[in-house]
Amino acid sequence: MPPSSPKATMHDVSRLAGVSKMTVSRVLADPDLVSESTRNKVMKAIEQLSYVPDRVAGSLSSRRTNFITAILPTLTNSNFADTAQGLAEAMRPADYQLLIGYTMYRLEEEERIIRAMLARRPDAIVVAGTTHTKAANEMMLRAGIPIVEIWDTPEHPIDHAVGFSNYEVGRAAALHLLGLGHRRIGALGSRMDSDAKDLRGESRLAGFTSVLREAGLSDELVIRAGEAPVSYDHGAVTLGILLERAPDVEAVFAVSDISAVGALMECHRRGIKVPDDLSLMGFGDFDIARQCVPAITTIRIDAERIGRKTGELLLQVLDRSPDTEHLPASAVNVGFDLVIRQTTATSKKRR
Amino acid sequence: MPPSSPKATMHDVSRLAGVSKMTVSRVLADPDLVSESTRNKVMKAIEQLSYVPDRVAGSLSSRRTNFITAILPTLTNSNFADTAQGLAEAMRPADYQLLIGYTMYRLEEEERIIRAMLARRPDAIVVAGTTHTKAANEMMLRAGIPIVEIWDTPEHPIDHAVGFSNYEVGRAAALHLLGLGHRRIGALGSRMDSDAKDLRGESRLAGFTSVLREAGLSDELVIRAGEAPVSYDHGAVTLGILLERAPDVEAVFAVSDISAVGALMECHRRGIKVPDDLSLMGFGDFDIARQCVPAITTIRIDAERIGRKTGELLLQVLDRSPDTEHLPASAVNVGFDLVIRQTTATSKKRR
DNA sequence: ATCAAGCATGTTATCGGTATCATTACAAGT
DNA sequence: ACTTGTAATGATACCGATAACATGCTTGAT
Repeated sequence: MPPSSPKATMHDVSRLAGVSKMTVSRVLADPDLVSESTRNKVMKAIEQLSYVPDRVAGSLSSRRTNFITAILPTLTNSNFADTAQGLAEAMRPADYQLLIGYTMYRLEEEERIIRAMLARRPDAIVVAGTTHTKAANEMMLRAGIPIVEIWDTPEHPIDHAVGFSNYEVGRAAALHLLGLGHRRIGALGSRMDSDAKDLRGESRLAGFTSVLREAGLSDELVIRAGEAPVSYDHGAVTLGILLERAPDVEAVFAVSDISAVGALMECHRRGIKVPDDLSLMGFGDFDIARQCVPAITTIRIDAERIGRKTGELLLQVLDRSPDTEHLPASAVNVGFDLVIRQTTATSKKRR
Repeated sequence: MPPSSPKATMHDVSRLAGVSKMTVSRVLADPDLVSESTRNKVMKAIEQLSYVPDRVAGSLSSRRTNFITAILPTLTNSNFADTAQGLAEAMRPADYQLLIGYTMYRLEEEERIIRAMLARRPDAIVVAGTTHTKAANEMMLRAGIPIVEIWDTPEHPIDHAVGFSNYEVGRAAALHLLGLGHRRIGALGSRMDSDAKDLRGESRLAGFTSVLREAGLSDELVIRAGEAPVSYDHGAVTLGILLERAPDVEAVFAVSDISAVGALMECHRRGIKVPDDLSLMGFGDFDIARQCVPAITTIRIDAERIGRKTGELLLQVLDRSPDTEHLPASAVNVGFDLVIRQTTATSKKRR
């Protein structure tokens, strides 16, 4: 560890510059309030002492930390990483710093993180998902700061929301496969009885199932196995389960492109031709879905945009001076797109 | 925004429990110091008031924030995300919170981030890379906190280091391709004359080139084009440039699997057979490299382990009581592995 | 009975800033 | 000349915790 010289404080700067602490503070916070000559003196003193302001003290005094807490399922999912980067990008001009936490798809972990984060007194909380533990909900409500739930459209939003309907995504997927003439249709998701569950993935499955039912089809081929987060392996394994249950399955929707890719590889291994023998689609529009051979049909959501929109929303909400009215809770739906590529095709039976 | 009830302070808790602030503080920080009966009283008061301690105030008072700054090129690279997650995982038991910043491969941005982060008074800094601006170097030196440079092996470490030699990675790649009998050997990297440059990628190219030279080969097929971070497109485009320059190229090393995948797809499109017509290898062992058809030969580094090792190192360094000697600066080399898959094969000319 | 040691708790003094109000000086309006 | 306004700066009082030291009370060894 390098040697530590005692750090200069604002007081040191003010003495060297021959002004009061308050003037130094003004030079840093709002230079226009200070005359040019004083400002120059202060700047020189700051330079000389290599003064770095202490935002910890500043935050305590001003009751604003400029921290934004972002709670995501995991960082190692490019979609969530995109959202985080989009959010950080949008907030940076206003000098906000992200406090990122990840839950590993566990609600208890989310609660733990929220509790820990609140002690840091963030100016706002962004949280992926709309389902939280009771305690988590209460803590966020009580925090008295803007809350933004992202990556889904909550029925009962805590405050603001930016996302899309996972349920509708599932419906769109099912409608696409039905529209191709398939009747034996399955889906691949993760288990819901474990600690780590993908609630948004489950919403997609629910929407998917609803369409199947409406079409008079059964939902027995909707497979739920393995823990979130899903993996290539998950796709391969669950496809195996599905094929055992229904060797004649014609079309499959995986709750994530990652699973879809794994399923596709499993098809390669088993000599199942995609899309001739089996239509396959995923969700997320991950890079790999586009690069696969054949390229995978998927549903695209603009993850980075969710982050950016959230950031823009927060800037509006946070910029308000304390006396103006609170901005009403808002819900932004960023939508999604069905991207038809090469892994889904018209049912042979129909041709 | 939900209504804000004025938050309870430690003082409120102490009054309700009929003890002093200090006792409340002790219950939270070191419960064993307090008798069971008092502890219970305090806990009940905390519960009743939904008290959430203010770590901003605590940090100011104790001069410890329990923040660790982590500076990475980007979050949207699964390798760096893995490192961040490994680091966070290792530090969590000790209740450290990561402050993540990303530089987009720009040194000036790194400097800006370091300056901003130091104002948050982190207890340590973790930074990817060993090359920094002069000002950044000085700031880190002066900060008086542990610094860990990761993802490379610095010649002149600021303090600690955890990584591997990118130069040696490049050499290993070149030796592998040479060992297969190839003589017309190229490489794909990014430009070094732009703001955003991948210095570690450049080290790999340098190591790669050094082997070519030693073998009496020229380095004219080492292509540098496009800005960091590289993309699938980058691989496709730079391979095009390379093929134009040398249609007879036999083997290619891409500084990233991402580029390698892009190059592989370009080969598909051009009808170039891999590895029969061209041997191709990448770096990073990204999931996609394994899942590709054919699976890509690559060099694996355990990114998550770099994060974990860094975390463990920091825990050691930070746990020392102030009076013990500083732990000497250390350098951990986590090494790398050559993973031979299906995109590299013996030169036909040699067969 | 005496006293040192130790446990449980309290008191006081910061930590390094910012909010708020006060003050000074000077220019402009009447 | 007298108020009034405004620009520039200063003085004071916190913000909500913890460090460090002080105190009172047991307890057990001698």
